[in-house]
Amino acid sequence: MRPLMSRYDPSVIEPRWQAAWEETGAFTARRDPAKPKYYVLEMFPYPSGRIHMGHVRNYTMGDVVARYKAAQGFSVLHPMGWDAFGMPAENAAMERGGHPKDWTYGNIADMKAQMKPLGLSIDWSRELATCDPEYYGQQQAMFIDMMEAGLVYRKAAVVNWDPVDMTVLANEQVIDGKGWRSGAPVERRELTQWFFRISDYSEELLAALDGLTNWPEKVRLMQANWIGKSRGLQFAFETVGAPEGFERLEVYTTRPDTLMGASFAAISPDHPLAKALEADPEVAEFVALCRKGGTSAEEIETAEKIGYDTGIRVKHPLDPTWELPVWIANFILMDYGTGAIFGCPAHDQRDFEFATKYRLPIKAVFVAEGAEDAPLAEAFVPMKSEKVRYIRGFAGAEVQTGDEGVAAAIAHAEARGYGQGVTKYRLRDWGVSRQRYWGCPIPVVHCATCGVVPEKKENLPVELPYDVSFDVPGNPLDRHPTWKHCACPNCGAPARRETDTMDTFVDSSWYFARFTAPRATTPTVPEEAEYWMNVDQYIGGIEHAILHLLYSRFFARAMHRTGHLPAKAIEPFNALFTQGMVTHEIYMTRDDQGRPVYHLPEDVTVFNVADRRIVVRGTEPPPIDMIDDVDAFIRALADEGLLVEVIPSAKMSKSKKNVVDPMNIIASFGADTARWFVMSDSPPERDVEWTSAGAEAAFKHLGRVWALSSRIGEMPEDHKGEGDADLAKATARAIDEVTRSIEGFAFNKAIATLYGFTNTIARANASTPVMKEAIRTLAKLMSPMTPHIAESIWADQGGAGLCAQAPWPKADPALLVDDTVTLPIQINGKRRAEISVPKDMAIAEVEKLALANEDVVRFLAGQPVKKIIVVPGRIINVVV
RNA sequence: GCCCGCGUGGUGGAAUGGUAGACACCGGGGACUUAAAAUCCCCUGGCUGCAAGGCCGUGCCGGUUCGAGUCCGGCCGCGGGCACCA
Repeated sequence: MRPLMSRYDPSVIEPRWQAAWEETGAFTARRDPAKPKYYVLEMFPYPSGRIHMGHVRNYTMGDVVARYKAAQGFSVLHPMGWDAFGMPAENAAMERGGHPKDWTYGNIADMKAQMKPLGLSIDWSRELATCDPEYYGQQQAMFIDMMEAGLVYRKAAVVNWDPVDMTVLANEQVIDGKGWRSGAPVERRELTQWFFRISDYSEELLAALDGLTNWPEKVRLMQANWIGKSRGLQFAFETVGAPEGFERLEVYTTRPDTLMGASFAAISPDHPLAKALEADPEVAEFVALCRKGGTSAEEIETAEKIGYDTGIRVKHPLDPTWELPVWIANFILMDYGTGAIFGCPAHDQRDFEFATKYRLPIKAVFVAEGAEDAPLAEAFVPMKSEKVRYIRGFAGAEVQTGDEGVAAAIAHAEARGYGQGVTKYRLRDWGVSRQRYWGCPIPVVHCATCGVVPEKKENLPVELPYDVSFDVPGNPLDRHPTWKHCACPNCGAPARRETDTMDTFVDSSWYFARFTAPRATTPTVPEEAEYWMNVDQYIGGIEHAILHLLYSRFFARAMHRTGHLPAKAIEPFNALFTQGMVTHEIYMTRDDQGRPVYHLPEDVTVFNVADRRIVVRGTEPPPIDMIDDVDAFIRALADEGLLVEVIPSAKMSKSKKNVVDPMNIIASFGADTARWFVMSDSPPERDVEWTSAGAEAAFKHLGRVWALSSRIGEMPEDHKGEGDADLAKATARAIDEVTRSIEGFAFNKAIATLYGFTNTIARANASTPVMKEAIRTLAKLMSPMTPHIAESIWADQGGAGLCAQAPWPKADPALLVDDTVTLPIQINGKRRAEISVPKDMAIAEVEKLALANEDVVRFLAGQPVKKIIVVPGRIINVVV
């Protein structure tokens, strides 16, 4: 018996099909030697407790790929886990009490419960959380292996120090140079910290970017710039009047060709020479001033440029009688180059501003070709590939490019022996120490006799103690009464455990490898890693373009070196896709002190009056009849404090309250609607703006598909129509276009095609079997995006087995070719007419037809044709 | 400040250097209905014209090209990252 026509009710069908998939174990990943494997991974979430639309979009994209690849016959691995260590858990403990562990595992349970109804094809048996001792114990084992491989060391590095709370702050916790809780001005302070030697791999990480052809070009560019390879000159100034031991001052410059424009030398406030001079209270005061504020590059580089003339002078290497003053300047970074520079104000904007402020000379070294030496209003910084005329050059031709000038200057320095060409990288070693509780403990022990000793592997994991408190600032591990006291793994004497934990980027730098053997008692298992690695498709936010991805690339190399990954996995992500964000406009009012107050979308009402879009607080619009003066009406709303300011769309964030809860959408419309909407409209790499109208439209469309399927289900078996050939052709074309769109990550185009195909079926007059074939094909093509409704239609229309396990349809190539094409005819580049011609008509024939076209004749009005361009199958352009 | 993107109708967007605006949302008109909702059909970049049509139009200015949303240079605006947010 045929099912009666029923309403589309996702709340009935979605749980039913989810249960069916679970019963058959449809998504459990299995090593199957008979099939090619495909590993698709979305960046795992931080367990905040609530999923948001960005998650829905991210996981739906991965799910579309996973379901599509499974249908193409691949053995698919599609796992999910939790990036579960990090500050928010400690912040929650401080603000609301409770324990980070309980908070985190509670959030994981909540979030998993919210993800399940999305119907994702995830192998949940491989679930892991980075805060599981099972996970971080293996991370500690690798840390020890990396220590033994010489990839780990300790050195002093600066941190944000809150002098009131006596604690280290994250950059995020420094607001306008002040601690977020204490409000005290933050200082930069040095601390001994643990580092990974990522800079040993600078050249390799840079060179290997070329091989990542399935990564977005912009990500590779950002990483290349981050690694920052530069060729320059390193040389030493001879100093005059410097303290003992500072007879020479090493500087590094990428523009040695501008040496004759030098007007000062400058050193970082953290330079050893600056430290040596700190005995002078004036210098100490200046350096202390420089250390105010946080450690972030943004803060340092946007700070006002200040300098202090030390009175020390250096001799110019090309003219020993020429002396330059040595300044301490806050914009010189100790981490880059030698922490000392020479300033050439004419050709560097920062130096220019500095020289202007402190009245230092500004002398041009080169001018634009054809220009004369003249006072500068700003630094002249042409591209190095551009030719310029050197007026104070000392090496190479008078007219040459900047690149040539630099090379000539290096050659000059090397020939005369005053300096040498060196290659430097901007990439710094990776500081992994965090003075916090909720992270992976660094598995080392400090012993009075043996020094710093790794913990024995059989003592791993070094587990976090549960009995900690967050009522005072600082590291709870450090003030725990017993935890840090232990025996030295080497000599057995009483010793002290390291209380620093690891940066959470370490956790996320190898989880993709752990998914291949998530329960193993070693970090990885060779056969599993060999079969499943690499990740074939990695999907995540562009915000991770640099750090997470670069650290993961380094870690994969380190894991290979320590025997935890095969050589083929040193670039762990074969293809990367960076999805855009889900955005929403922001609704804001201000409190009596003028501070912004944000409102959730569900707490405001949007309406239109006389083409003006107005947003007010509350769930009801105010009475709007009889409004003569819209401006007066808006003023009145503002006076009552009802008017809400609309700030343009931005990434959904809790602090701005511009968030839409996916659970509300699923409750109202079902998961398929949410999935369909986030995949439609916007290209996946771009931001998508969430609108309630868009979600309703998606729901309506699924309802139409449902109704269409019901109608076809009721057609008599022997119904004959005239449109069989047309519908078969449309079906083939839909298969072809959807397949190519999914392969190219153009999900929005796949969906546009499916809209069109649905309309075509609805209007078709074809025989019953052809209609059924079309609607079954529609279901299968929709199934990666909307798997539940697809299963229902598949079952109703006689599809075999589960739609989720059915093979992807193939288009009959014969049905994809058209015999005739329509060619637009342009005259001087403007479209004026069109003709329809057989597909393979000879160009000469096409030209003849085009020139004979009556519209063309009319437009030409007898003018002679200079040229005619025929792009076969594309366009005709007549030039007069 | 530095690095990287993006900018197309009222809105989201489509367009291997080759017919700008596919597909959708909103809006308008109509059908059905006692009525409304739902559903279905049609129209919908701007200006102009009775119409056929014409002119303009992809943030702004300039360039390359038979032809530019697309390539190049300069600007403006918005967003991401900047090493302890994840």
